[in-house]
Amino acid sequence: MPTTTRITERRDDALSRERIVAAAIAMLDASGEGGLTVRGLAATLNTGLGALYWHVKNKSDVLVAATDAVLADALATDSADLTPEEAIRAVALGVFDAFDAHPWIGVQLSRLESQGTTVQMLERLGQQLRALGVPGKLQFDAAAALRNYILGVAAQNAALATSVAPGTRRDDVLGAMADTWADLDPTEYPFTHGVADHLRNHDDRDQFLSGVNWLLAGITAPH
Amino acid sequence: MPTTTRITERRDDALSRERIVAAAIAMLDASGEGGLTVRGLAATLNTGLGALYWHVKNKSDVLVAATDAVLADALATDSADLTPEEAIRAVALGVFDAFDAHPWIGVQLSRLESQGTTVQMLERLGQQLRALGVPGKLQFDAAAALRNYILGVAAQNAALATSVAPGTRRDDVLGAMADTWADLDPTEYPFTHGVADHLRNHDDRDQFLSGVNWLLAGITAPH
DNA sequence: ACCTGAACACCGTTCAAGT
DNA sequence: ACCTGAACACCGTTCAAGT
Repeated sequence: MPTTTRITERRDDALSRERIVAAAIAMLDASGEGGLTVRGLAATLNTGLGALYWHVKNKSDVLVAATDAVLADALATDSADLTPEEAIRAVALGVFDAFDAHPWIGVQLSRLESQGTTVQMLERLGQQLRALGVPGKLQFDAAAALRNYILGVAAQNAALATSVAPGTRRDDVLGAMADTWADLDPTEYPFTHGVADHLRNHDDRDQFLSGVNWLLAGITAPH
Repeated sequence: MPTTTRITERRDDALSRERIVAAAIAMLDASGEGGLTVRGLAATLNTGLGALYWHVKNKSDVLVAATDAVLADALATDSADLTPEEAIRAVALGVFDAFDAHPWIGVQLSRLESQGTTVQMLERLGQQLRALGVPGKLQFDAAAALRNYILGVAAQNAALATSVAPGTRRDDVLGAMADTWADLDPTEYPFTHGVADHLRNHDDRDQFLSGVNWLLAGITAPH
């Protein structure tokens, strides 16, 4: 029963927690982890410093909310008509792509206070492992292994993007790293030296998926 | 042929890059990521701000050096008389334990500029995978999967330690989280709700090792 | 209830000046 | 060559004061 009072009406540009978080995500995407400052946020939103603190607890609060929003979005896919394996791969790739688009999440997840959205991920994975017939006692370990692998790879991958000047092409970064690997002493680093070319030509997404598949193979293998 | 000149003699307490990094590690261990400030470092070392910048490029330089030192230490184990599988597990557990002792590494590795020590880890893993007879084309993907899983889990694990007030007992953190999981709606979160007790009683190290073993099983399985 | 902006207590880094 | 400490340009957060 909505009553038409002035109080419930809102100007489109009224400051709100949602608008602050949305602006923060835009700033983080544009200029990375160090690009988000409270002052910059206030300037973008055409408001004062104190106004932000009325809607939001502190900067960390904004960061957690931004991370949750992006991750929740990545997990919001329908997996109704997929096999359990396909559904697990869909979750994994969803998170992987989200990290690719928002590299700043990586650092954030390594210090997440509210385990909020990662629980949703664990839930999705666990349900599919049940559907796969993984024995009860192993379900938790298996879901944790998958979740950790996914978050780990994604974070690792984001490190690459964050550690270089924003705007650097990913291929250039990998190319430079491959050069370094190729220059390593073949006696001391036979393996790394040997795979330098693979690094130059490999597909991150495919390599990521290989790990997921190996985990699934190990988990579902008779023991 | 050492000549006895005054120049090569050094007082034990002379400032040096090594002493700065060592002091930084001690501060990070004691009070976490936010506990390291350049001013605090100068105070601990009884010196001025500028003196530090003579030996060290900047704060990030110190952080990277500290991370490299700890990780190198964790990898400095002899694996001569181990099977390839055992050697891989040894590397994995070494890193896991290093993260446990120095939780601040987690955040650090998610933004590592110099891939320095992680290359050593990849090398160790890759050599063992060769010894296992993993086909050449898969060696790189397999080594990367193991490395990413290890770094990922360790980072994830460190997040737990970092996100709470330093000094909080790990069991208390897990207990509180288990309570949260148990309180989740069983209809919406059947899996997570159901494994709350497992979270309370599980062994992190064992669970970590399960993932390593599943990956190894998947990698070495005929395909 | 919501917003402003000055003020506070910190940062990392630089640099002229010392020895 | 190595060290000092004041100074600079930033931070995040608070808070009296406004509407």
